[in-house]
Amino acid sequence: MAHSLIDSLEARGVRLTRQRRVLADILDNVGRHVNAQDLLTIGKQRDSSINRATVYRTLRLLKQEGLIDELDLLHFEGEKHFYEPRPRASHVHVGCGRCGAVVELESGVPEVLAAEVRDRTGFEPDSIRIEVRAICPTCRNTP
Amino acid sequence: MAHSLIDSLEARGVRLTRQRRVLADILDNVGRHVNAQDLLTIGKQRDSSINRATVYRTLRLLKQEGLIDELDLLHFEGEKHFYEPRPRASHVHVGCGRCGAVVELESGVPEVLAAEVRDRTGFEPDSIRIEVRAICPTCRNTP
DNA sequence: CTTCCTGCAAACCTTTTGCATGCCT
DNA sequence: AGGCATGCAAAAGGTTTGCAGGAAG
Repeated sequence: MAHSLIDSLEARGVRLTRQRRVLADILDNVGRHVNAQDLLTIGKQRDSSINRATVYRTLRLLKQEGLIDELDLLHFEGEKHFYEPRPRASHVHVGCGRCGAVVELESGVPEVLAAEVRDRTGFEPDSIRIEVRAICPTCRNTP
Repeated sequence: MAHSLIDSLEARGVRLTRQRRVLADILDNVGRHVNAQDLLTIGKQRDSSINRATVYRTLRLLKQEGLIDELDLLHFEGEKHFYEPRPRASHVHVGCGRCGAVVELESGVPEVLAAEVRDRTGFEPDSIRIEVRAICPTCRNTP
């Protein structure tokens, strides 16, 4: 698969161990935001020797390489962090403050903002995180 | 002072104790993002009996009332959370990934985004947090 | 042989909670 | 008296680290 985390790691000359492959593959394919515990649980199903410390160390590596983004989803679920491969298209996380449902919205807003930051602060944007707390339609209609 | 946290608490009928006044006042006037430890340290200078638990309980109260926003500033400083009175004008936090400098940028982008979220997801936005990781001009010019 | 990855367990750090005390109404 | 607010200490919960063993180059 092109642009996969594994490919990106390879391109950077990072040593690809079996466990790193498993964890990167999960992040690429799970299709939702996972936290460290999720990653450990799913990973263990494929390689039961995977350890918590390795999960965190791999996440740190991927973060340092700029290949994944770390989110806290507005603390809807406490202090856990959630991870996703750094998206090609900018998007926005919208979470319901009542029921915790999280949806993603693709939007041109992040690009607009990046330009604005560049022009008005002189800072060169590297990654943009946008999180919206909201009330979903279902919760709004059920008091 | 109009629109102060203390006024807002009063308007909501929340019991205003001495310690809550001190903490709210600090949040209103410190002019930067403070974390719980900062708040405790500064608060103790004015009322040495203030305890960590009270700081957290007061922060929780203010959060629940929607009077302050909780930020993590992209984990530049670990797991600490930072707080600021909920701003009248929407703004964006821009942090330098190299030196950690954080600047705020007032922008119309949050309002635009709120409208987009409403229109395209049906979720009703309540608060929007935008954090940008960037490289500041100084760091860009000093390799 | 050297370097880096891993498991294990302990340590860390921030935040939360249970309980007894005390203040305010 | 009743209802919160508070101090204290312990717990909780997620994340990080020191160290020894092992795999890879």
